[in-house]
Amino acid sequence: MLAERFAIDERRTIDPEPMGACRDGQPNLIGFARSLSRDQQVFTAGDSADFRYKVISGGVCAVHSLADGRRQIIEFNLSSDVFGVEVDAAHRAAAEAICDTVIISARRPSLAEHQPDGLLRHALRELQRCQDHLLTVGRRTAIERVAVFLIDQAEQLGPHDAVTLPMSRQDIADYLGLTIETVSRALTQLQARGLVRIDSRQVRLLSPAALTQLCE
Amino acid sequence: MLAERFAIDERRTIDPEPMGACRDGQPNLIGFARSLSRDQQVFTAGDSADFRYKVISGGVCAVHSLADGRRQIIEFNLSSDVFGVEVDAAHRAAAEAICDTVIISARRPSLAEHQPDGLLRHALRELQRCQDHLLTVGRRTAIERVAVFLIDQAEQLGPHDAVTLPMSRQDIADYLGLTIETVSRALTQLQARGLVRIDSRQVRLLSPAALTQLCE
DNA sequence: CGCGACCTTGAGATGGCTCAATACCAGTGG
DNA sequence: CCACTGGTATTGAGCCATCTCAAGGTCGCG
Repeated sequence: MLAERFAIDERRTIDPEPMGACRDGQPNLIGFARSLSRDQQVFTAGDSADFRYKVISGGVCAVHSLADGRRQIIEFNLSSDVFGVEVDAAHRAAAEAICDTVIISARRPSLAEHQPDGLLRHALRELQRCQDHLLTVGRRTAIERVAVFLIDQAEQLGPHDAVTLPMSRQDIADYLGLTIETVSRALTQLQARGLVRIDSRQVRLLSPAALTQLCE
Repeated sequence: MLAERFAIDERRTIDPEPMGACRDGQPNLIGFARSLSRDQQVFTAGDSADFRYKVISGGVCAVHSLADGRRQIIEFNLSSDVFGVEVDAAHRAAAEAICDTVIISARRPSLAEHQPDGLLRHALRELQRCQDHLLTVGRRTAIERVAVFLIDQAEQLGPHDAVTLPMSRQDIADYLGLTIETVSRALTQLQARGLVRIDSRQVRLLSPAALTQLCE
């Protein structure tokens, strides 16, 4: 609670070092860099959506939560991902760093109004991911959820058969709609079956085919 | 299986009666009308996304499914909703009628390329709904899921305290990530608590406030 | 060395699932 | 008018995957 408040206030003190745009798939952004430590918030639900952001290093997650503290992580945004795009004037989810992270922020209209198609693609792709994730959370077992998660991460982050996960077990649990204990057990079980090798946050996929098959 | 094949072939025999566009919030569409009976498919995952659709009456749902038949309904599209918009060339979900339904279909480029902003808004709004739904499926209990569902439906369909649900219990279950039995039990329990009155598909919200509070 | 953050493991509790029976209702045919 | 049928919904009883609670392990850091 206190930590959150602090983070919100902190948001106003933006590191004034200007930074150029990057040249990768995602929309370009020119703005100010800001570094965050683990769990620090970029914004909360309800904050006005004047800015859009891009991850430079580390990662950020979008979180929806219920009054009693149950959390659902909607998506992870890793290096070069753009986040914080909204239809309305306010953010609907909180965004917080999953590890030490650097982002750049830009005032709303400076991004991609000159390439509206890019924004549309961005939104539709995010929609795709959300829909796929809905199937996972709604209909897959714990083991299956963890398996798809590992495959996704490996695809996105690594040389396809090895990843270093940037997020904690708790974050994985909140993303997959499970508890931290169930995630842990699923990981050990996947390892016991010889499908992966886990060393804390280092994951090696020993049998990507079998892993994929697990997810149908 | 056979029914599905039939539905797919059927798709080519489009009722040739031309139909004008509608004048409501959603993007306009001019195309051919087609009527569907319950469970009939408009398209399957993998079909080429040459057309976009709009619901005239009845309703349609988007379905993702696993190889073993587990189904997750991603969204319901009711009167005047547009569906079938894709980034890529192919549909990623199946679309099927939840009851007797009439839709109109239009070739891809004829919709809203002249109002790209409309399409973006449409996508972002769908994304919002999907994200909210993810929280529901990932973190709420069965009763809570059914409660939010009823509230949503009432908001969308009725004079806010009474609805006639257009979809079956099975569809509700597949939407909420539950079984049909659990949905049924949750409904009876909500009724036992005096929050709603259920008469098959007719639902009256007796205490919308308490119902809302249940969802935090 | 000791502390705190994070993760794993175990044992028991439980919400939701499975399987099975019954109820309900519309349509159909005798 | 009733019996039969098929689709849909409700209810019950037992089971199991996941959660909860609790203990212990690991690792980095002061």
